[in-house]
Amino acid sequence: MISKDEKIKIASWLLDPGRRRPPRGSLEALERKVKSHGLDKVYRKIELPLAPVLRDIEAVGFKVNLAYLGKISKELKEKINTSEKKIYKSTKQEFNLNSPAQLSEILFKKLKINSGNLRRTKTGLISTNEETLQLIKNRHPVIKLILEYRTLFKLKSTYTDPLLKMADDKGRVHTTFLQTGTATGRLSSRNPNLQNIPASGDWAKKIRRAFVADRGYSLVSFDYSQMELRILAALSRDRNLMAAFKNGKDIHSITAARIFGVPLGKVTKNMRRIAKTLNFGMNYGMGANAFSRVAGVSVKEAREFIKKHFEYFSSVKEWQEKIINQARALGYVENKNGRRRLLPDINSQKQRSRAEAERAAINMPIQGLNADIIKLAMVRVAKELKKRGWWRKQARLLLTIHDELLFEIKDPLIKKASKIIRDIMENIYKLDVPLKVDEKTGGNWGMLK
DNA sequence: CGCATACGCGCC
DNA sequence: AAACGGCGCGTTTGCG
Repeated sequence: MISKDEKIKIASWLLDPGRRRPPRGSLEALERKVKSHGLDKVYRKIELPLAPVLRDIEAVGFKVNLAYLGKISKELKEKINTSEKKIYKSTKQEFNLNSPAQLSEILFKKLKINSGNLRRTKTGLISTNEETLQLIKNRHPVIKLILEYRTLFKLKSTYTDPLLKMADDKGRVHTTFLQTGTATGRLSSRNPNLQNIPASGDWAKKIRRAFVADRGYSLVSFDYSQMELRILAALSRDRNLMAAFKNGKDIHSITAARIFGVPLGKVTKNMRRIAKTLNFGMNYGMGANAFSRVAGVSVKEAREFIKKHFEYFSSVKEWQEKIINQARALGYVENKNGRRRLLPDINSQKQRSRAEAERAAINMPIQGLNADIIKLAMVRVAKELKKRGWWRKQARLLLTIHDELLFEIKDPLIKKASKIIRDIMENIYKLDVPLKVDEKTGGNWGMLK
């Protein structure tokens, strides 16, 4: 079922998930240590039963429409060629467009585009990353062309072409899940990574349309709605955050109303957008500078927003401080189930390293509990579907993406299976905030409704 | 030649 | 002066 080596890997990882070092020690010794560190439940109830489930997902694979994917790849190739020519015409020189160093040289030395206040990379060149280019896109016509080129090239080199190569003879791609690769307890996916397939924008839709259900099946996705914020609400027991979820209200609009001091009905799209960024940033300790950049407000305004935000969610602030203090005292953080992450830099003399460790500290209990919950749901769903003889046949688990499960389900069974899956997901872990799952169905991954 | 970095960027 | 929680990967570049 699961090999000794795998058990050793998992046990070692649970004991120190932050570091990458080869597992050491006998299984017996490791398991004793797992137990004495309060990790036995995570080990036996989550990770060990999850391993065979992951192997089943990998073996099943995700069907890809190769003819269609080939068409997209060709289309991208043509667009990339045209884009390249336009850029060289604009810069009056050919260079390697995929080299940030060469691009930086062309933009800021040759074309002398004003570069005051722009970010530099650690090697001293002016950055050409998207955020920087967005700031200067009106300073020269070539900038927009480069942004467009980057998008197209990324899609072709990272997605369409590798996927075409990796599909098996049935047109299915088989990812590998790393169960012991992350510091927080999450899974990761590689060769190919199916957890970072483009999700938003026109091209993203196009690419996702290439991921299809087998004949007679449909894809059904189950998404935990606002999972991390719900977990934060439950862990911090913040009244305002909890109340928003218990009432089933739109959390970002409520936040906006509070911060801007307007009635719910007067919340504009922009107010909601800012509140959403604040809520999102709260989970990983976003500061005023980062917030000002992301939200497009001044640093001074950003500071005000963050202050107001934490005045409203004051228990969240208190909870975060408590976690950081615990981490300082113990040298590690742990989530509700005892999953832990060592934080050697939490008392570092270097302010930068210390701040990083503090942000990791407040995020890990949330991200790590999220991981536990979806893993538990996967194990239970697999068990339930096996009991009915549907597992890997009428109802196949294709993918897990942090707060989402994607299935391929035989059409006549969709209703019945979906109810089972959703009920398990929503009830697998009791928090003082309800867990909500959004469900979508369709013939391919780009057109789920 | 292979390998490690830097950079940039896709996802949650 | 930037950076902001967690990942994997393509390309470039420098090195042995």
